Amino acid sequence: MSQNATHAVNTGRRAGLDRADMVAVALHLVESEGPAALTMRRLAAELNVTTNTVYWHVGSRDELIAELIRTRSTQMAEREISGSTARQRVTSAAHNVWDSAFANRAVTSLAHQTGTTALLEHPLEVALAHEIEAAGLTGEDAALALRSILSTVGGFLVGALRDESAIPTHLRAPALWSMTKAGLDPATIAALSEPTDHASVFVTTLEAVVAAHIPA
Amino acid sequence: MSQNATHAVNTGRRAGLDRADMVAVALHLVESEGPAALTMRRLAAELNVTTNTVYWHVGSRDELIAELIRTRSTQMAEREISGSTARQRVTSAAHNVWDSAFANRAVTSLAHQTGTTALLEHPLEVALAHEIEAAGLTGEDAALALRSILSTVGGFLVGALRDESAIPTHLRAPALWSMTKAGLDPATIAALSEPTDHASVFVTTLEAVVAAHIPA
DNA sequence: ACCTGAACACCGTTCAAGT
DNA sequence: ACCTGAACACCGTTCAAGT
Repeated sequence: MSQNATHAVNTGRRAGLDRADMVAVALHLVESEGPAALTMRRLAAELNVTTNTVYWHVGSRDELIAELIRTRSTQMAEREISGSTARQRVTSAAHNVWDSAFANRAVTSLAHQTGTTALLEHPLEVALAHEIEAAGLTGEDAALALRSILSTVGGFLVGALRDESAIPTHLRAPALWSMTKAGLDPATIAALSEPTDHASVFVTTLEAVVAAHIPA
Repeated sequence: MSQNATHAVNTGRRAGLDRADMVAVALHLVESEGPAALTMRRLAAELNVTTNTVYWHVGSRDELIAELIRTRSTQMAEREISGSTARQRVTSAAHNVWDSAFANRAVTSLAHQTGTTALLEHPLEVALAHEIEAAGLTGEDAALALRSILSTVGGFLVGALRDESAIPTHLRAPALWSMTKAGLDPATIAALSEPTDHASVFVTTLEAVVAAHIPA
């Protein structure tokens, strides 16, 4: 956006933009207008260049997204882990994955869509792996615990980050349950007809999964 | 596909197709060539009609997909639940969700992409809810148990159904871990550098989650 | 009621050409 | 080395028109 003195001023046809500028603007686009706003044409327009200029610098849409995810990944890396017991610290590290996904909703959704979730969360997964080892697990045991916890986090993130407003009311879970006449207790139907508080169900579930893997 | 005697033969411009025919061909398209193959133009070509004919019958792509998911949903409904204890039967019902998702990979992926997962799995979720009630839970407790278990299943499905072949090798989890130099035990790195056996991690995790909710 | 032809407003990507 | 103009092969969707 800012065209300062350190940049070569627009001489002739040179735009004075590099790969990093494109990634930065792409990131801004995703965060301000959602993953769907990131098209090559839209990005080019935002940069005041032709689509092909974007291609020349970043190669393809997939490469652009990978670079964008890598950038955000390193920015997300630093989070503190609290707690004194092993279980508390593992739980805290797992919560960091959850929290940073929420703090970066749009980018996380983009990563889910493009299969780059592992890339985005890797630094936080490494931190979680460290706590799992500190709890006394290594090798296959540590891998099992890590994968079990990460899939649990991922499952709740899918539900919690989904844009429900994009789905017609009658196709959402509460509507489906309120129409269900299958001999279930009315109190159960009533509870399931309310929107889910993903965060609180997550906390309960994470506790059970951590306890199953990390010795007390 | 088969144009039999019960159908009105192609008189003039009438194609003799109805909404159900379109959904059936769309389903076949998704299962044989994947969710991405389901475009309105491709479907029209498959039916030997114009795109607009498809629109006239189904309304829009979203409506077509909702109808397709509903169709498969009722077909997926019938699965047996085994086990004698409450925990075994709840686990069995949860496994049915997992198994039928695998038996319908392409449709399940399409549902994930379009936010219609709840619609697709609803009959199997009802069956799971029944087992949870049979275990003695109702109301909020039953809802919590159901959501906790379903999110767990969902988390593993996202990982297990993802088409890894569409992701460059160097962006997949094993490659990321094999490049990680972060003071972790070499045995842990080695274990994480291998592809995940989602099914076995799932079984372990499900056991922990079920045990946390369903009394023994 | 059911279907077509033509168009609108988009996509990602590539090619030949300019400076 | 860096950038443009034009094009290819797609999308979902809509409109006016035909029978």
